[in-house]
Amino acid sequence: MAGLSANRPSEVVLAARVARQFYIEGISKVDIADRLGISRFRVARLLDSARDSGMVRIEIGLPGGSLDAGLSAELCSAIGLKQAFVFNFPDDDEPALRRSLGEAAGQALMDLVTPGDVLGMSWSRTLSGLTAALTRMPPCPIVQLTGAVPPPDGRDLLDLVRSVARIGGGPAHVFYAPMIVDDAQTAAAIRRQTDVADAFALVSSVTMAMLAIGAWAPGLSTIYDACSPGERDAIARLGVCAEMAGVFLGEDGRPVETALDSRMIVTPGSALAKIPFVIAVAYGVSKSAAVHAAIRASMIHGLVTHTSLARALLRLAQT
Amino acid sequence: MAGLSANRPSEVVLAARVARQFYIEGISKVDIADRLGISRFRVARLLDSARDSGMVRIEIGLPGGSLDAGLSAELCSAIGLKQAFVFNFPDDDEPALRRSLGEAAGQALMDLVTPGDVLGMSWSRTLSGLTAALTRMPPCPIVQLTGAVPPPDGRDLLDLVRSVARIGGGPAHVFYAPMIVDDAQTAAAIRRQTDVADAFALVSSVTMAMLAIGAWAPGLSTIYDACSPGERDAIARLGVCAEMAGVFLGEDGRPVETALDSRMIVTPGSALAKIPFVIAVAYGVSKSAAVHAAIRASMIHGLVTHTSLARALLRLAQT
DNA sequence: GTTCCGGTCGCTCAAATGAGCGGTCAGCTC
DNA sequence: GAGCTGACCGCTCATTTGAGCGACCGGAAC
Repeated sequence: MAGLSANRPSEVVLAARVARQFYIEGISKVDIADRLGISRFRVARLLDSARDSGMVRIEIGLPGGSLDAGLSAELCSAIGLKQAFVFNFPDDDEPALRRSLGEAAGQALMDLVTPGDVLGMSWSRTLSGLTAALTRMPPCPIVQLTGAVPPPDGRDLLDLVRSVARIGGGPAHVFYAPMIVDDAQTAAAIRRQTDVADAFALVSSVTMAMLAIGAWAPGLSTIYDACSPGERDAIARLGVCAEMAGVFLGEDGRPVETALDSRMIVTPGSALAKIPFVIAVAYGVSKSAAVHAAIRASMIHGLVTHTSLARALLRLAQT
Repeated sequence: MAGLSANRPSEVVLAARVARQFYIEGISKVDIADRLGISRFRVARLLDSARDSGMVRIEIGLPGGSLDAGLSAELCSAIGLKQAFVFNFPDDDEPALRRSLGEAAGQALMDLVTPGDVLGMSWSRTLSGLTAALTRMPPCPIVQLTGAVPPPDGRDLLDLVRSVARIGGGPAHVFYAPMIVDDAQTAAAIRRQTDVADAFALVSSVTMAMLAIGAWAPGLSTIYDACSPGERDAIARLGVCAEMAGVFLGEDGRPVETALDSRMIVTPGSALAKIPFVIAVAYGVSKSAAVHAAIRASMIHGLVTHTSLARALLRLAQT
């Protein structure tokens, strides 16, 4: 424990003067020492004690716009994320939040993707708005990672993949198949279709994927909502807490095999886990456990989210 | 102007991560560069831009107690003060403020005085409470700088000088004389008295003085209140704006000679100006111009005051 | 295509800084 | 007074950091 111990007023004020000159006016310790007539070591020790005593408060703040860079950085530090983008969008208006986060995901994608990448994509209501702010893309190949689910507004995964590819000018590898079918045989037959097999063959070369994370609860996962009550329970009993591009994740974040797998047209969990850089979009505090699990298992490497989910993740990370 | 110009989200977040690790976690730039896989120069540039863009906010705060170290340091920087002690005492209760500032002045004195010093003292209502918190003093000689004015509560300058001397165990050089007499002949005769002459002879060896600053207005100066209306106006017409141990200061802070001088038993302004370290006590926004003048002219080197006067001084210094 | 230009990057070298050490001194015990 | 203790100070030396410079890269003008 350094001190400021004597608690002499002049000592305290001197520490404040040193801190002010060093941190705010940007003067070097040597110069401060010279102009105050003390040794540079004393300057350094005064600075130490000023920081230890909490006299100097340093905050990493929101610089502008809605990106909370400080919180993003904190999330990167606290959890093992390579990239985090936390936006301070309000929680109360869900459609607006979804739209904003979709655009934010587009920004993030533009920002992170490089000409050499091969991009994998999945669908979610949030991601369907991704192209709104996507103005520039390198001509990467874009690969559809899962079968499609019929969206309420008509903009489906194929539209998304083709839109992104059109912006960049790269090839779009799409196929026509549903995400879930009624029996395993049909699913197997579909997987053997040329365009489906071609797309899945490309998955191993995908370097970056953009997808959404769902929680295994009503309204928090497209697949959950599409399942029968019996299937929902069966999967929940396996300890599934998250769902990501049709892959189920357990409490520990690792992919879990389920009875549904054979009836789904999706990139297998094992293949998904090998993608070098997976960016996930998620919102809502109720998804915090799901997102946390995926991060812990290194299933995702980047995250686009909003303030309250980010804070919930930090709380989870503290324990 | 550095930038963060690209405004790419990942750039901004990266800057925030770097800032976080450097400022909050205290990691060296080299280490940050290593773990983020970038060059240390990039780290330095990101930090620069983070600071320039206002993303990193550094504040020098109140560490505890009532001493506002940050404001004190700011005052030192903004004006040419060697020492400033700003306390956040409330303005509304004047007697309490006076008592608190008196004790604060005692603290400051204890803090600044060294065994080799010779201490000069003047009187004010604030300073009469100085001994309340004065627990320790080196055995310095204490010299009375002015004649006495009769205080309402009976604790006069001689009491003050003797109290301070008693605490330290040093000699007290006091004399019995009023501050103002009716004619110049009497004043001259008093100045010739042995004990008065002895004390004034010591002034040139005084190394530190503690006194109060008054403004030339009703209720803001003991002397003003003791003058006749005619004298008040005559002195005001000379451009006097401050009064300090019976010495009148002009708008520029330099001592001003007045008709009253020959009738006063005080240390002359020229002698006062030669004291190496003068600590002044003052409170009240209405004294800001007076204090500012004294500081600008280097008539005082230390200041004990409260928040609102300090802020008023900073406003004056900005122009 | 070529050329230019603004911006970014990483290098070198000198200055600034931190870790750790022994010296000094005030206060305390005996 | 002698000796101890702990706090504080300023030194040396290794590391970190900043200033300035040329290289390089992508886009715009020709």
